[in-house]
Amino acid sequence: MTEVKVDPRIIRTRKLIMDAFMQLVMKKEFKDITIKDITTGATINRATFYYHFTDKYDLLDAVLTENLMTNVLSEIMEHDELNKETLTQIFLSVTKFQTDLSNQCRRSFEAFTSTIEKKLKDALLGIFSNLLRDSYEIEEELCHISAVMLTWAIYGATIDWQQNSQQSPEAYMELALPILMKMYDHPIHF
Amino acid sequence: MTEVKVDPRIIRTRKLIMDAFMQLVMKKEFKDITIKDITTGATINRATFYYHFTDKYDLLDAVLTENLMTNVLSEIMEHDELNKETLTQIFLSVTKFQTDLSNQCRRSFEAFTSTIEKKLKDALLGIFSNLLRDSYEIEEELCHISAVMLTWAIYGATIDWQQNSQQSPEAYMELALPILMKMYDHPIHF
DNA sequence: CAGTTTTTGTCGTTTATACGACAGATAGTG
DNA sequence: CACTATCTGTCGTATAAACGACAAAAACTG
Repeated sequence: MTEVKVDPRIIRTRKLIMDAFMQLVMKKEFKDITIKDITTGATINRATFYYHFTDKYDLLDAVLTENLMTNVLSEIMEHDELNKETLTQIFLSVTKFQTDLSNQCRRSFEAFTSTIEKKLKDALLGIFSNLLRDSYEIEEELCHISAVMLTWAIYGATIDWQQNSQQSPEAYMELALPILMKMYDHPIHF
Repeated sequence: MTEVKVDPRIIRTRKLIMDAFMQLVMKKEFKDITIKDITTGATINRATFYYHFTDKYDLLDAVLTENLMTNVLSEIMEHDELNKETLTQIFLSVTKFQTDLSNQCRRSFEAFTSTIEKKLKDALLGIFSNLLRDSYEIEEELCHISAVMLTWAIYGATIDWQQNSQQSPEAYMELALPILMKMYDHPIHF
């Protein structure tokens, strides 16, 4: 597929930087992590950092897409029909990802949420759009609006569960599911 | 102490090469390991190998002194008196090192023995010379000869135990010890 | 608030590594 | 034995990484 030959030095150094960053993020607060901390942990020169990333936010973005979120993103994307099971599994994938990462990076997780939200919503919008377009006879515009609101609704549910709910994600989903399903079950136009 | 600043790239690349080599040596026979095998495992360019080592024998030498033999060599060196216990512990250190490494590198160990023998004898000669010179009133020449023969005798014993003995190293040593001790217990000259 | 220290980006120069190519040496094959 | 393929060691060139220095920004301190 996309087999561009990348200089092995770049692969190694990027990995050194990312690994060092992930180590730091598990103990320190994101805002207290300096570039020097990262490059020291990676045993590379500080100037080299800027050869790979513009700043630590850029690095965070790369670490999320290339490491921390790869599993949850591929789990979200692997469904091929929009139904009960798909919605439930997506909800479970996202909530599990969030609780796991927040446990792993107790001090830094808060700083990640905004970037994570953006990436997850992108993924959700993408999969919902595709599934609606493929499986239902809906005009493009309606399809888009449904996907947008499904995305925000299910993502909002994961946040609410995380912050306000005492019950299991499965139990929470039993309440949310009927509402979500009504959002895309449009009568077919003639 | 000897704190010369070494370019971190050199440290990292040397480690990559050595680690890859140690991985290979655990499964393959030394003579069947090519430079390409090593550099592929280390994810470095083949030409870079020659920047660090002249050939795979040079690499083997470095891996032995800097990794595989560091423990046994420091165990040998840490004694400060020539007596029963010292000789026994040295014998046990060496035999344990040999059996462990030979189990770890079943196919390659045979190719290592000559280099290992050289290094171990150097260490043994060094420690025996020092201990004899410090603790006994012996002329330098006698001291040297005693150290040489002690070295060969105890090293030969480890090889014999390894190849021909069914008993425990401790039991073997009970027989060898009295002979070894006679080798340096010279009457003091007046 | 002023004064100090730390951190951030950036730059120029030096060094290490990547890469492809090469001839000679070794090994494998019919 | 000849033939082919693989491996070795070396070279020149391009790129990445190291290093020290710098000014500006940010954070800290009294």
